[in-house]
Amino acid sequence: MVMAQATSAVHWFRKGLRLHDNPALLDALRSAQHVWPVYCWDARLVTPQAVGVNRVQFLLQCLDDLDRRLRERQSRLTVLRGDALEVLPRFMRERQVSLLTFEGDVEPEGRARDERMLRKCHQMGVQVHSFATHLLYDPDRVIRELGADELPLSYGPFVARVTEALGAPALPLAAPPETQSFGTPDTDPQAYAVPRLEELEAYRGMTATTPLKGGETTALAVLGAFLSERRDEARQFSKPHTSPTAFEPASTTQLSPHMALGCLSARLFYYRVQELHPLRRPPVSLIGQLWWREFFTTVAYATPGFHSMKENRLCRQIPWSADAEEQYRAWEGGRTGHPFIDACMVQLRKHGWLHHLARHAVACFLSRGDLWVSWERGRDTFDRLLVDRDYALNNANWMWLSCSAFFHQYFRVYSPIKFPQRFDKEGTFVRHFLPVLRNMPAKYVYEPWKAPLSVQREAGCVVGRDYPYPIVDHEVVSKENLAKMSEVFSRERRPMEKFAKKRPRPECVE
DNA sequence: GAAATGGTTGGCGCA
DNA sequence: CTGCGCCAACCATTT
Repeated sequence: MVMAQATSAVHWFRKGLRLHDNPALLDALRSAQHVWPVYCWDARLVTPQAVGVNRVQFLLQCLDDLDRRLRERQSRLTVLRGDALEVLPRFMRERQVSLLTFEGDVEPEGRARDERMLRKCHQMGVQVHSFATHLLYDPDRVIRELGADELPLSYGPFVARVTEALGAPALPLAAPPETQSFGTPDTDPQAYAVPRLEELEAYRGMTATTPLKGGETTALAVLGAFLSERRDEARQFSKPHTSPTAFEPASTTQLSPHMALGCLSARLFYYRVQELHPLRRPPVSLIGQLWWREFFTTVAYATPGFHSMKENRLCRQIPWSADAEEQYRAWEGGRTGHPFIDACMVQLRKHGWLHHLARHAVACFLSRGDLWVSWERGRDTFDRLLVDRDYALNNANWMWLSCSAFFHQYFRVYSPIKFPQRFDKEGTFVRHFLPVLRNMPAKYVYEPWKAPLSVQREAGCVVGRDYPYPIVDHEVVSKENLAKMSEVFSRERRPMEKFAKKRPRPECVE
């Protein structure tokens, strides 16, 4: 069958904000003479309630960078304002576009939107080519090859079975060269420009405070620098041994926001890191981190209602406090009276980023460790404030830390005092993010309420006046909560039992 | 099917 | 500095 050559195509950017390793973009360029690179900006979805100002800035930087790189290729990014399902079909109709390409989304809302766009395109007679390039492997293919009922729910078997069934990930593709013709027809530069933060009505008066900078150019530079300047670290990388209290520089790559938005291709990361061999092995290695992303995203992809305790079949039902507004507010606002927890929450708000282990500590504290608040609330806070917000990773890790799924050793409780002391005896991290504790002696910096009043006065930080009293006594509540968890585990049905697997036994063949 | 094993990243007391 | 048992008996997977 001979396919009619599409003369005009739109490549629709959503995640996958990059030119390198972008098969959907290359497909548009191959199939059409005129290619519009398009991004849809829906002001109804980008509000301070849903997306913190730090992430908005990061996203806008990504779009600016894309636009810049496209202009180097005599093209540009066309930003359409409004609901993608309205504005994109209209745009395509007006310009007689006959092909739409994009990277298929992996999260539920994005998948539903893609599905609706696909139907609209069918009605309009527009071809759609979508590519599964957010992960190392196409999750549909992984699920098909392994079987939806056979998808391992633990990391090791997942990595082993995917590798065994699918082999090495596909090699990353190069970006279109600067000589590549996009043939993008002129569009009104004012109407379709990348928005500037200052012009967003909903964010009026807000200023981003994150040092993280978005965009493919930055992502590639950060990766390159980490792999060359911190080569030995990259080789030896073992996540549990990196420090949650390190900042400027952080003890990890901080590439997560770029991975979340696809400024950096997972496959490029995989093969660039692989070059460093010999390497430490998963799960703790750098590539091991990428496999966690692969694992959680694929499981989330295969699990309806993944983000909901009630609807997610993998999630344990735990009777979290019904009325915990005050506790939750104190946690979110960094006013728990536990300096490490509060400092982490300040860093989260300020930088839109926390070290993975710091996320563990605050997540454990909010949920099963101390405050007994549902992981869904903490998840919402992270969703809003994290620059690297990722549907699957955020939900999975909250379930992990709250012992709702994936992780079950509920007697392992993070201490808001002992845990940070392992990494930062002096309290440098806490002093930086909570300047009120700057002069507190190291002995009391994680538990200032224990300092004699004279010491508090000397340090210029009197607990109850300059810094809150602890809202809970960790020693007491963590024991009480452990007992509650013990009861849940013994009394409640195990999450999977509700859905006892009825896998037909293979019949004996005569 | 029962038992053993291992599980990215706790904390404590003890040797 | 390391390792072990305990906390209380977790889950997923393998044998």
